[in-house]
Amino acid sequence: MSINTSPPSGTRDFLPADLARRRHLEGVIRRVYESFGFVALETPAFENLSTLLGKYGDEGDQLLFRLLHRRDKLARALQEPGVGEKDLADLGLRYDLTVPLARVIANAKDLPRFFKRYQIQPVWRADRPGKGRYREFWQCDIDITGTTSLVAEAEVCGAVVRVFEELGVRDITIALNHRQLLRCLIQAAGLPPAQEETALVAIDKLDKIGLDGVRKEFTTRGIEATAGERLLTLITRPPEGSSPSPAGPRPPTSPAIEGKGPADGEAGAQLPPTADHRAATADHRAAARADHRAEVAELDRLAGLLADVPEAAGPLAQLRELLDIAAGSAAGPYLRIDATLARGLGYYTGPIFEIRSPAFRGSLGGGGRYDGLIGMFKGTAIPAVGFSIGFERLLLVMEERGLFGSVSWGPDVLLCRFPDVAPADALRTASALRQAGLKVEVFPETPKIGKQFAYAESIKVKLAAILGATEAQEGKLSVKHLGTGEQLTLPLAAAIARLREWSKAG
RNA sequence: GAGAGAGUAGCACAAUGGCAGUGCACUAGACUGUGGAUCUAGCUGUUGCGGGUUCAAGUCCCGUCUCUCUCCCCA
Repeated sequence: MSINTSPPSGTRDFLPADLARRRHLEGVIRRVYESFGFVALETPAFENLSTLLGKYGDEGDQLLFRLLHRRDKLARALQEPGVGEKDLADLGLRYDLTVPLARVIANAKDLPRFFKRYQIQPVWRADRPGKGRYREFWQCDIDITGTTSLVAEAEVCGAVVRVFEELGVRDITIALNHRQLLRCLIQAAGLPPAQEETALVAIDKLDKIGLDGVRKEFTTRGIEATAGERLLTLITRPPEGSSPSPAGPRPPTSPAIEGKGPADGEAGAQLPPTADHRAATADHRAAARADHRAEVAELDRLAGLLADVPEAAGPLAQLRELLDIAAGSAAGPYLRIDATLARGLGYYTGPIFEIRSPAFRGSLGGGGRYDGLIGMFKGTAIPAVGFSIGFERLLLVMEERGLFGSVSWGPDVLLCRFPDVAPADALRTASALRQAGLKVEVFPETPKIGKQFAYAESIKVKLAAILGATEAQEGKLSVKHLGTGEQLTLPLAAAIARLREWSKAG
């Protein structure tokens, strides 16, 4: 009788090779976020259910992992008449990193007025796993609280863009929309406010299922045909040729990435970026800068259509201002107005964004302004805006494109020992190597030395230190480079120096 | 939540309803202070699980579990 040893579906074990890549990626993200002045925060894996419920919309509530009451409390709850699912749990695994942040802001006393935090932690969703989709996955969030200034939007978008640029994933766009603008569009199309949510969900799928698909969706969800058609006309962006944009087809694609297969993957993987990388990025930005005008034109088009809706003026002005501000940030060239962008989460109130790339079906991350969320925990409302990168999806894209290059991990040296040397002497030698900064594994047994070398190869260790009676008596150590076969017997200090030299050379 | 496909050794895969196999990996030896190549030998199985049809089931049927893909939804 054996039990299933694979981790639960939608979760993964991370073996050393996986972790080497994950840590590398996380390090880049951390560094970029910190360069924008964000500071680290971590929160518990689980929260009170009341903290989580009602923040993400109905769909989100459904997907919350709930934790049952413990012990007696569960037994008592089960005995209550008419007990329902909701009465059995009081805690839930965090569903995202934004709601826990909002709770922290509402709870904490002496945070800076503008709290800029980043948070890289797992979140859990009781969802069905698929490609690039897990039940446990990592998000990399940045948020700025305490200001309504659109500088905050530009900064979070800029930081996210810098992460992608650093990693060599440049064929991205940031779709940009505004929750209030969406509401106005739906209103202008003549849809009743009750159908707002339904309509949002349907049009959010436009880029996946196409116009006809959305029409079908409208019908099945009981949205009146003429109003639906009006809405589609409002949100559909005219083809590029009819706009005054001098730019080429979009989304802008860097020549360095175009047609790139996994085979020639190393370029752009190294950090800091190479001169080529910088040049490619600069070209890309220059090309994309011309598109700024196209985005303004799209806003003009929407403004024209919404001339009769006074509530639309505010959000339109905000998007315009955001485009202007972002022109000075890394995000500028990547922003693209997309009136079909809706975003699933319930708490957004202002500008909303989503990172897209041809490399992945679905988004690589998203965010937006949520000025009401913190107020749900605290009497006074505190404005906030944030952006989240989907860690595993970014990782997936990088793996598919071979952008990791060679990320090394594991020990530098395997200390091999002949049977005529006491284990204690081997450990003393290992200590000396470790004090010199080398990562040293001691082979625990004493089979034939060749077997020990073979083991070193199998764990990708290139250097061997060999300790036998001969060396031990003379205070020496043999060192061998398993790649070249070069071997020397040297006094301990010289042997260490040689190992460090080899190790540095990679 | 809906639909389709797949489960055979650690991994990759074979086997017309008729003896469960091949490659890689692993272990040992050729080679007792020197690995990678080669050769030789060896090890690896409740064919996901439970039932049914059959003289006979990895193979056909039913159920179930798991995984993959598509849809839904999302990061």
